[in-house]
Amino acid sequence: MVKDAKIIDISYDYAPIIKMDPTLFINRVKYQSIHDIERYGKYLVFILDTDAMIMHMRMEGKFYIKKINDHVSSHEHVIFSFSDGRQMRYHDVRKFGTIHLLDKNSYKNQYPINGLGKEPKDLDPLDFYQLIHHRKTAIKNVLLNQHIISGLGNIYVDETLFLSGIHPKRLANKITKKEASKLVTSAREVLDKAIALGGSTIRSYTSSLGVHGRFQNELNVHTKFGEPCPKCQNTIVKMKVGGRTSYVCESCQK
DNA sequence: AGATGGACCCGTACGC
DNA sequence: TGCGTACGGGTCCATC
Repeated sequence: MVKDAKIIDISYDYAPIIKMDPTLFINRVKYQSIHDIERYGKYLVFILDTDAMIMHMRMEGKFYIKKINDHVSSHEHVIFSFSDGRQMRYHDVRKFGTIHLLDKNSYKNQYPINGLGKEPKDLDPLDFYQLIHHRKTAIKNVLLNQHIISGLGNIYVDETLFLSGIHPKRLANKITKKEASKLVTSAREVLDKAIALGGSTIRSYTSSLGVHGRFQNELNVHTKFGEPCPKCQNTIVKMKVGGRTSYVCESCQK
């Protein structure tokens, strides 16, 4: 529980994660308290006294709460020390995560939060159709575009497309209203189930508590190259779509 | 407007 | 055993 924790110091060993001058960042965050934590798509937002600290943890970033004397892992890149002796440590093997600091009164209107699309659970299926029906790119690119619909990554897009019976290379402007609706409801289903099972541990992802997810056991197509489709037994194929590895049952997905 | 490819990073899984 | 290399994840950016 970090709510109401007061940050009295910050250290880092890898500056590029902090998307501003690190000294400025430290001076601004120091002595502010964490009042709330919000989430927008894949971004986590710590609401402080006057600022909003906006985190993106990419694929495997996570926060650990430890004691000040606990061993510091070489993958812990930003350490927030609290007044109560605990530390909140940002752990990121790939160093891909980002931290932005913005005024808490206006961060929603600024990059990186301002351009985000709605999440599947908040997106009206007909609105989704309106957003995509003029787009000439592959439907998979649309589903991965956080400015159109937020919250889906590569794994969950593959699963959403499978449940919808739609091929990742289908052009967005060829998607019918009925199919657009199916995509939104499938995306909700995929995310709800993945969240309930603690996410997908495919490479090295674990939760902040080091717990492995279990959704990888429920995957229908993603990573299933060469295996039979759970619906029709056709062999699942692997291909690139928009530069991203994609797994498809070409018998079920048209 | 859209597609493409590179950049960022490094543990893992390979091939030799 | 040890080395080299490809890969992938999310996002931005330059270029076509």
